[in-house]
Amino acid sequence: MILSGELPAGAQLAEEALAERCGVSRTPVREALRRLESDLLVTRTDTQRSFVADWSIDDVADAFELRAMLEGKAARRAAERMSDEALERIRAANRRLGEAIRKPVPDVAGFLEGNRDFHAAILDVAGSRRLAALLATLIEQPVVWRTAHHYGREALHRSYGEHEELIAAFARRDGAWAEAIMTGHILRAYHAYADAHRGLAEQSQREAAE
Amino acid sequence: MILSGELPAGAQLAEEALAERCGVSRTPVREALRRLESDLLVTRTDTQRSFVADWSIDDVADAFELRAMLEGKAARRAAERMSDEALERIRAANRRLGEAIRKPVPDVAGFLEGNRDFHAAILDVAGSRRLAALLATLIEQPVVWRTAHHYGREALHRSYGEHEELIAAFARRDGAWAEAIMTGHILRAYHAYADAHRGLAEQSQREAAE
DNA sequence: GACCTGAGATTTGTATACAATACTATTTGT
DNA sequence: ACAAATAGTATTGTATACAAATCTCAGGTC
Repeated sequence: MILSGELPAGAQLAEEALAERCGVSRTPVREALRRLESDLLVTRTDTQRSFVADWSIDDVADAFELRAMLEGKAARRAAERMSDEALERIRAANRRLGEAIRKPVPDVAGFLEGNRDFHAAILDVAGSRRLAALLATLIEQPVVWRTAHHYGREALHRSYGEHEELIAAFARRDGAWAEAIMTGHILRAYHAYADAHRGLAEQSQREAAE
Repeated sequence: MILSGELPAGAQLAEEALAERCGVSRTPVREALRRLESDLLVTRTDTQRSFVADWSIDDVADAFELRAMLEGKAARRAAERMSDEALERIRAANRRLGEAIRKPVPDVAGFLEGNRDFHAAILDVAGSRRLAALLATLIEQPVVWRTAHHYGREALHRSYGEHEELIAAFARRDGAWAEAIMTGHILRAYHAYADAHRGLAEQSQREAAE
């Protein structure tokens, strides 16, 4: 509900109300809230009231910056540990991604799926449960999720191309190269988001002026 | 209980049993287990059974490596954002730490407290809730916690000295320097642990041979 | 008019009961 | 002797009740 925008930033999340809305009791709702809180999608006051977290543009920059560092690290480790089988899995994920964006109407859902598989496979090869756990809290974010839908065709193809370059780094087992590409890949995604966000903000400002 | 070793690695954590042991009902125990799981102190099987996580030396290395990266990043950000007041707070924390270790019998608890305040103050200045959240899952670990008790006097003084060097980097607002010192500081702590661990392992091996 | 106070409403914390699922060990069939 | 089936036990998932805390807002005080 938060990801889809159904629950706006700042909305209070009372356990009873959510329970009724979801048709379950408070117990599972409580557990879900705790998990969302650890993902920073939900914040709690000092008196334990829950609210949908308000993500300022600075928070988003913060998240992307950390994600760039951690995914870069994962790419380096993955390159150093890469097996031929794993490399083939990663290639396959990017092939699927490539097919999705070459359709007459780009298949954004297919792109997102291939993208997720691609990054998950790398994280898998990196072989650090802890790194995976840290990244898990950074990837399922409203912002990341909604960004791809604003991507134009050339942005999708640029992502695909960066993935291909990553694969080249993996094929050569070059950790430093892989880290550099991955860091740039994530930071480019951030700026794509920031630009789109600025554009949307200006647009809504113009609408308000009319 | 896990930190003190009262619950050994691999022990099953049944909610009912823990509840009785702690004199509460299953509900708060469940929440605690979920949190410990997200900190990787507890693992769950695919069928939701909880066990005390087994930390291999590789897992420990993994945790320290990530911690070194994240604390290094925090130090860099802190140096770039340092105010005079915050710098004084950090200096004060290290003064307390220094007093604790200069006593006739080093006050390890005092050292740990000063150390925690020192790192917390830096994280505070770094000003990234997200970075703080990620690091929180890495610092409260059985391993980190038990290591300081094996420190000799010179190891404690080396920590103090590295903190002083960090303060010098902060005073000059030199992010790159602060990051380098901090990364080294954490990695040195890791090797202190690894050496002690190796020593303990050999010792218990000798004892078994007798 | 600003600020405290307290009763009622709201919300969260905990205990407990029962249902659903997973595990263990014995039995049964081959 | 070994594997599959099964009954009984153990464990977790969910619902619900009540206690504790927090919040809201009307009414009073300075």
